[in-house]
Amino acid sequence: MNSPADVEEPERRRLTKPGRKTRDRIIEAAAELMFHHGVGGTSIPDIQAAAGVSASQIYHYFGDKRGLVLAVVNFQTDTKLDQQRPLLDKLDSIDALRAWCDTAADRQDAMGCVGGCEIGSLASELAERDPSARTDLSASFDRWELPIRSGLVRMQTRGELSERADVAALATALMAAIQGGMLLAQVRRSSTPYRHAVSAVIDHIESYVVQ
Amino acid sequence: MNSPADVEEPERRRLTKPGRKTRDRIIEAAAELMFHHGVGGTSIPDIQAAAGVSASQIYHYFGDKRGLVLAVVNFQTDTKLDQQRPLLDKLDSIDALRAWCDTAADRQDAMGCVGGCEIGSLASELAERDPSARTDLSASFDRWELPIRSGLVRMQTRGELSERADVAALATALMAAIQGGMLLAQVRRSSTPYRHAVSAVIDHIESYVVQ
DNA sequence: TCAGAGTTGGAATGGCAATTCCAACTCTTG
DNA sequence: CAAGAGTTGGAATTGCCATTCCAACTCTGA
Repeated sequence: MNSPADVEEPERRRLTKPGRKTRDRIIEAAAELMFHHGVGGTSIPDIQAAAGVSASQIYHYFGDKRGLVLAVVNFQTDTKLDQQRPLLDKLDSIDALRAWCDTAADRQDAMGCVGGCEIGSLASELAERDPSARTDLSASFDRWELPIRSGLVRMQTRGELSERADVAALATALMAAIQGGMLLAQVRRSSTPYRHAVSAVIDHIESYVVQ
Repeated sequence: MNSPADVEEPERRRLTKPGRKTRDRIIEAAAELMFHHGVGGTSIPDIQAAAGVSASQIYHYFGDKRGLVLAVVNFQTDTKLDQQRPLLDKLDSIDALRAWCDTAADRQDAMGCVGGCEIGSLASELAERDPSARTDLSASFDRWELPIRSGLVRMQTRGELSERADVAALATALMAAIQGGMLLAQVRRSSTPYRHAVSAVIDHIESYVVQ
């Protein structure tokens, strides 16, 4: 329903083993370069060099740069959700929320707060440039926000969170705090803004906890 | 101390009246285009056409595209602070904070949630592309965040806010909520995420209000 | 008023990016 | 073990972009 990747499934049957490998290598190299230099700052020749492929291979697998960018958007979303997966499915306590956000903060510190959020950076750059990218990124944020909301719903169902809490709104607020916090952290080269931002929202969520 | 514009002051003496007018026209046209299409999506020829100037004029006044981008960053910061000025200097009550954030939300709705935040978009696109732009944008966020913090400080000084409140952290959290909320609003083409985000943080600030 | 600084037009340059093309090659499948 | 589909290399094409150049023009201050 909200997984455009499924639409491409049929086509994937037409890829041979080495073809699939090449395709993946291109996406990974493009994602890495675009994360560090932005979509506009990453040229096809750059990607060719990084992935060790020829131009024809990129155009063979993705049609044009736009197609590649779309693939990168979905790759980054899948990657981010996968790497957060163990924690992401258990966000049904205040401690779990704090631990999850702390992990991201520590990762930021580890890389000197360079680059910001993979999804957020793509969103900001592509939102007004490519309508289909915007749509995909909207779906990406939905996929990312869903586990947060689900965790809060579970807390509420168990009676740990007040009935008065609008859990959907709170999940969105936390996602916004994460995005805004990461942007400020990137610009200021310090994870402190991110920590303050998520901390404020989680504290607020905690205020709905039923003793 | 934190106003790099002052460094250029001496040079401005060398501008004649029509020169200053041309320079301003270029910055305004560039700011408008870069807001809608991003820095990378705005070419010098685009700016020439929009401002009605020749290439030599742009290079005469800004040296190169990087210089123009820097000027746009500072122009957008000044513009945003100016247009929020009446409210910005009176953010010393919960109601004032809510009213201020609501104004921004209404403005977003008015333009269909297109474009996001002028400063935030530039920050995301330039943070890893141009070190001096990153520095300037960091200063921009500082300038923007300061009135928020000052308002909270005044509330705390008056005894309206608990001594336990870390007002600097709260001001940063609100700025992050604004940025993240605007990004989500831009991607989702709805001001709801922004409203939820700022509402959560202001509610949290309100929890420090002394009865 | 007039000299010199400041301003402007617009063509020219050089480079690089996106994309195309096609021949040669390799894998899968019957 | 052949087709035939899928894959690859790399040169060629096209177009746009950032930037330069310089001659002509206009403003300002003495």
